[in-house]
Amino acid sequence: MKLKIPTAKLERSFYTRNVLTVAKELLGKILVKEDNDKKFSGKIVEVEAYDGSIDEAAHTYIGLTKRNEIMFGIGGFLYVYFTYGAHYCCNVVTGKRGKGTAILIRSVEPIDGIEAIIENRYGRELLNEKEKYNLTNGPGKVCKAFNINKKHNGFDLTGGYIYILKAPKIKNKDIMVTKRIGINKSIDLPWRFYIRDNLYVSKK
DNA sequence: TACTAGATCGGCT
DNA sequence: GCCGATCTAGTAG
Repeated sequence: MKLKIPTAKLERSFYTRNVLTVAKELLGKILVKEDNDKKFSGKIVEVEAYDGSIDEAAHTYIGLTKRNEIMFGIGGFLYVYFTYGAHYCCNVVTGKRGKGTAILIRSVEPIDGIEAIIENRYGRELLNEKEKYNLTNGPGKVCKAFNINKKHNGFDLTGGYIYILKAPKIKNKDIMVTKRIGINKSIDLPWRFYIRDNLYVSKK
């Protein structure tokens, strides 16, 4: 049986709202990237919010720099940064110009382009069932899987070949709220959100 | 299963 | 120079 997949892109007004509101509503939405001959898509199942006005862990906390200028722009753009000398991480900018808020996409559940995702991640066939759940359960893995890198920084999600599709809101009771992962500042902010019982989140 | 270290590079002090 | 919104392979238990 084929799942029915919605086709409308989220518009600017979705992204320009408060970062915590958008973070929760991004759960369940479909991230899509269309390459020349391939199409990648996946359901967003885990995110984290970052807000430079009060959050020391946010890249915008220090004020405007060359690296974070996209995150200081209007919502609906992609902020991609490189970290640990090895990995890219993919963020959705939110709010009005100058806010400095964004949402880190931590995990997705693959839908389209799974063969290419496997190739991007492992460069070989899957060895076991466990590897299937390991394809996109982490911010670095999502970027590797979808082949998202530096050149996608600043991309407009409302216009081009990377976009996010509308989908029904996840019910509040199915949204888990925890502290964020992998940071050393503002560690107590409960700004990580994920879909309850989903097998593709990075950590329960 | 749980912890540790190494990779590796760009941004910022 | 230092450190990071990470991942993987390795070792120990």
